[in-house]
Amino acid sequence: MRHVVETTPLSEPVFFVLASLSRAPRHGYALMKDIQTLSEGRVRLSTGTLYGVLRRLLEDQWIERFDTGDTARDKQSYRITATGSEALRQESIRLNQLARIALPLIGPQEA
Amino acid sequence: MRHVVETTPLSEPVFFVLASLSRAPRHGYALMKDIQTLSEGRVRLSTGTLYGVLRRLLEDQWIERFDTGDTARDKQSYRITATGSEALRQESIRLNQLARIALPLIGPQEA
DNA sequence: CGCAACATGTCGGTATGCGACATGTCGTCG
DNA sequence: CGACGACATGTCGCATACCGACATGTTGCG
Repeated sequence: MRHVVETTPLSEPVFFVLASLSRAPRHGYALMKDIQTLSEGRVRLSTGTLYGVLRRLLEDQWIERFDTGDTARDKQSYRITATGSEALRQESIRLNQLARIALPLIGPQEA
Repeated sequence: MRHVVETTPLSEPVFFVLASLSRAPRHGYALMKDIQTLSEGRVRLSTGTLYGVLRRLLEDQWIERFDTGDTARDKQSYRITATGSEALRQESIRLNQLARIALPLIGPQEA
């Protein structure tokens, strides 16, 4: 019997952290910046939110720390794990379901 | 200058309640059933969640009670308001943004 | 008669978002 | 040199929300 992955919706902060790390590994501050860009300015995480999310994602091993051999700043970074990628993939499916459900409700206008 | 609508993400329960009422007015129990159908079995709201959501939506006037002249059962129902519709429309836009962001991250497979 | 589905609600534990606060470094401009 | 803004990481506490468990009553059917 198939083990269906626990699919509680991801919060917006969690989604964006995973999405950003899925593009490239980054440290916390860089995440804040990239998420602003990625969301076209809509989402700005406070540090309270960000570091709380990072702690939980580390605990669940959806992301991991790693050491870029880089100079000084930017040495410690976070990277998404296979588990995290899978969660993001599941979320993407859910998001598409919701978008599909929502579309007909908003009338014809809106691209 | 434009007053940009406060656009905190809707939770999944809130989204589905609005989406369901957007198709037709319903009472609480009918909502639970319709949301199961609408979500293709994925979402099952507990009564604790449902009635909490309904109370808040009423307070914010995103939905309202009204009396169908109907017989006995099913008289009291909830109906979405213009404010609620607008919120749902905003959410739909957000959802499409997220879906668009998530899609390229999950690889080519997946319809 | 009894049971399942219908129908509505409360309560409490737990988690989370997030603003405010705290701390320190680096680079640059006057 | 001094100061300031961006870089960088974190904690604390409040408010809110989800949701399982519990409580209650009704309707219809076998």
